[in-house]
Amino acid sequence: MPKVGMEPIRKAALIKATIVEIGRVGSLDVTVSQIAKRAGMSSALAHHYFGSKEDMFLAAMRHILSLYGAEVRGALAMAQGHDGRLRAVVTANFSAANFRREVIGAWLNFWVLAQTVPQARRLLRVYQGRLRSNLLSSLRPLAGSRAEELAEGLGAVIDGVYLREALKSGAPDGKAAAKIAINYMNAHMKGFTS
Amino acid sequence: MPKVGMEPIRKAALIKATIVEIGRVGSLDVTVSQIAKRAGMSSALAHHYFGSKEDMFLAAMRHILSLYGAEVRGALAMAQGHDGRLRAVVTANFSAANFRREVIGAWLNFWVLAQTVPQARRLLRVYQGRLRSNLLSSLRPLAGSRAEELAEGLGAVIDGVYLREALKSGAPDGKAAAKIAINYMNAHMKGFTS
DNA sequence: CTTTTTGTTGATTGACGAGTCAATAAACTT
DNA sequence: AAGTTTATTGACTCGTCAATCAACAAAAAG
Repeated sequence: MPKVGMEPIRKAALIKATIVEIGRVGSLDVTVSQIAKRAGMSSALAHHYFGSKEDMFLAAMRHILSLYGAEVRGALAMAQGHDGRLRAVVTANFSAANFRREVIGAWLNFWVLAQTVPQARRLLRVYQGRLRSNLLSSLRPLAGSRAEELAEGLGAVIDGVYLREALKSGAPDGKAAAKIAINYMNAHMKGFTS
Repeated sequence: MPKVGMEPIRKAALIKATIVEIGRVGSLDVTVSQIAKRAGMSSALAHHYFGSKEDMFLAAMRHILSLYGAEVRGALAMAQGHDGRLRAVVTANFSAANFRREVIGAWLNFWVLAQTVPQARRLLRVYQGRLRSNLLSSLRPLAGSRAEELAEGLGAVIDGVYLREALKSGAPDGKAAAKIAINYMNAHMKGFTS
């Protein structure tokens, strides 16, 4: 009993299911059938809406990236001063929406996907670029010429904390994770104020 | 023309080939045939020496881990003072032997493997434990009660730098990579001396 | 010199999974 | 009402690949 206008609903369900399945299985070795089943449809329909499994993966990546972007923009909107903005960017990375088991698992696998699929690599570079420029715009007024290297270091800490969380079990603790990054920041910020 | 005593030679060739292939392809989706071919033998022989593909992966991980361990021990052996030992551990992580394209690619994929294969997870935990205790033994005399969080942060930077290198192209620059981690260290060490 | 052990591979099996297709049906269009 | 578009799936094709096996050869053991 086909209802018209299903496309966006189905696509959204598939994207969500893709992320959940990748997170659950812990690798990109998920079958289209698994994803489709979790999204409540046949694998044929999944292929109908997305041409290929790779397209599903890329759509899932874009979705996570856009969630991430929204979160950061939101945090930035209500932050005060360079120092506050910097802190906002860092904590947004570990907000409850982003720092979840499934999402962390998906991120890890997107890094692997980026090794093979050029489009995935580009998306990951977009993420890195955004993070970098967000950090830099607060760091430059705070640390001047050292801003570049600090942004690089802070970025590495953030990615590293994500990576390491993938090896842990149980519910991720965003607070604790953010603290590690904030710690890094503070150590470099001694003597500066906004 | 079977020569006796091939087992260790064949195994070593397979382990090396496994790492190279994982690095080259950029994922764990390498076939046993690919690996065997690169190691100069039939896939049947690969299965003969290692029971399964998973066993090959685990052997490759152990190999990388033991290279890594040797490198760190070597650097530690000729380091002076807590400060020097700390620096030695960090730079050993980015030594030419460890910080190579293939090895970096393999590492990334081992993180993924650890999501699925308990034994791989254990091995990665061994690595984390070693790194942690190496860092702590130098940090405790230098930073006292803050040692734990510093070790956590430094570990995250190191892993993060590896992860990020996987997205770059061209020959990895160990010097530049180490600098990021050393930078982190220095910022936290102000006011301390060995 | 025969038996066992070790090395080696081509061929095969068996499973699994991405992507296609034909068919069915409801909902819109004209 | 006839035709078109959208939704949906079961069945099927086709390829790939891990793992096994039978068979052969050389060395070592007895």
